[in-house]
Amino acid sequence: MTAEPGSLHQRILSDISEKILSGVWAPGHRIPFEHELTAEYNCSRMTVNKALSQLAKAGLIERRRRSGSFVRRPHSQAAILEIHDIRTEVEATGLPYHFERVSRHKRRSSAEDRELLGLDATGSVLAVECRHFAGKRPFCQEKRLINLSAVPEAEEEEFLEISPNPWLVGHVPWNAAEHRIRAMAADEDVASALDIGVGSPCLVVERRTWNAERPVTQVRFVYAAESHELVARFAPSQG
Amino acid sequence: MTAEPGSLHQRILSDISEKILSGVWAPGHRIPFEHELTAEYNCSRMTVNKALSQLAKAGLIERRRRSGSFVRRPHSQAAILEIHDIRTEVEATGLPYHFERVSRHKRRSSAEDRELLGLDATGSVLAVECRHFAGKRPFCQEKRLINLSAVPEAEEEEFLEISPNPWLVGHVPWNAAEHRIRAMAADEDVASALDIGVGSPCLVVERRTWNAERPVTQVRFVYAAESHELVARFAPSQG
DNA sequence: GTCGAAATTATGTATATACATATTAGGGCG
DNA sequence: CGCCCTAATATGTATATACATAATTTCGAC
Repeated sequence: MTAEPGSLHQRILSDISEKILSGVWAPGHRIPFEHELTAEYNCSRMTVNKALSQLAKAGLIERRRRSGSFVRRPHSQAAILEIHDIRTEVEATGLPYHFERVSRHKRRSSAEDRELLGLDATGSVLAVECRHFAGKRPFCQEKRLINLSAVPEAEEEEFLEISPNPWLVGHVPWNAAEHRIRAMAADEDVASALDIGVGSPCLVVERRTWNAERPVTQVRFVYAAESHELVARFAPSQG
Repeated sequence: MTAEPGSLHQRILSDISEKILSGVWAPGHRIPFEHELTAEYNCSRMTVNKALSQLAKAGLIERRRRSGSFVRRPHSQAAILEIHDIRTEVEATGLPYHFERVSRHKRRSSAEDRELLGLDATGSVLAVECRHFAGKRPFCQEKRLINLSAVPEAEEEEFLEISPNPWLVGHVPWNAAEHRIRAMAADEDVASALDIGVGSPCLVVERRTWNAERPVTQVRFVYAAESHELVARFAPSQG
């Protein structure tokens, strides 16, 4: 990581991100010149430059020589790399990441659980719900089922210190996954989790993961429409 | 962007990325120390540091004080997204497919056109709008820009009998594409095209296509939320 | 007035330097 | 042998500085 937790450059970065994401500085707005920020934060131009360059790379601002730096329209560009690690995605914007484990229940699988996981026999599942934050703002709601017959160690994990995804990546190999991506209107549950209005458009990413034909986990991530965009690059496979 | 095209720091960055992504440096491998790279590239430590910090932020390497920088093992998944031809998608549902060409204009590229296409010089573009139907219901709105300096033949095509996508596939080779997927609320234009309410959630797929570094076409497909879902299989890879 | 050259300005990249901090290695001592 | 202190080392952050580059603006020649 380029910056340690309390570094000045990190502070500049998250201050500005915050202003942009909260709408204080709208798209098209010219943010202060480097030399003004240099004065405001009482630091060298290099430090300001590093922070602004990073914001430009993250797609939040656009820099024009001789003219200054401007807030970009939200959808015009975002992360270049396809990264499904939420922490990394959040930190790319310069805002601090944290998550909250909302709930965790062990239960015998219901019919709905089995359908979601793709299980055919009954068994124990662990249902975990989390919220992921970018700064103080909710970034993503996560609702997950873990198949305890495939991952019995999960029963010992509270998911308070580490969120389910990194824990699973470290504990269970997997060899296949399927994603379903769609848009939906926020229902009350999602709206309150993400702090948006009921009916607001959301991007939903559902993932099912298998290890040697055995379902491991099923998870649904819901993002507010403005906050997220998926990017995929590829070359033609045939042709 | 922190780096201009041919900058040294950019070169270091891509050299190292290349070695990691190609597997020359496997996960766990210690990459040369900053002072070694300083010697190799004949530059200052700051320049090397900037490149390595960026790689760390992108998740390709992990840096440990006193020990050095190490290639990380894959921790995220890159998409292998298969986005099919719309006709095929519609016909898979059993409904008859047809499309309607709504408009077609040739014009000199505006600043917005150039941004969408990723063009840096002015030139002529063709803007085409279509609607695709599943049975009698609108399935998808398509708004497309074609770079006429890359595909001059498109000027002769009206796109009344054949829709732009299959025409382009048959006329222009392409070697790279980028997709952006997000959710949005229907504005008036989309709402009337898809026959849904303003504010309804929609799934947006934007695609840009290149042929030998030259932008060929940019297209935005908008689907009503209920009508469409993307399915992707993901294989583990270096993120 | 219009065109084009020159000055101005903000960003882009790179250098040398300094000190801070985390982690490991090694040495002295009980 | 284990423990603590110290030294060594690689990275982390910040500064001042320099020159390059792109985009405007200014201004003089015509």
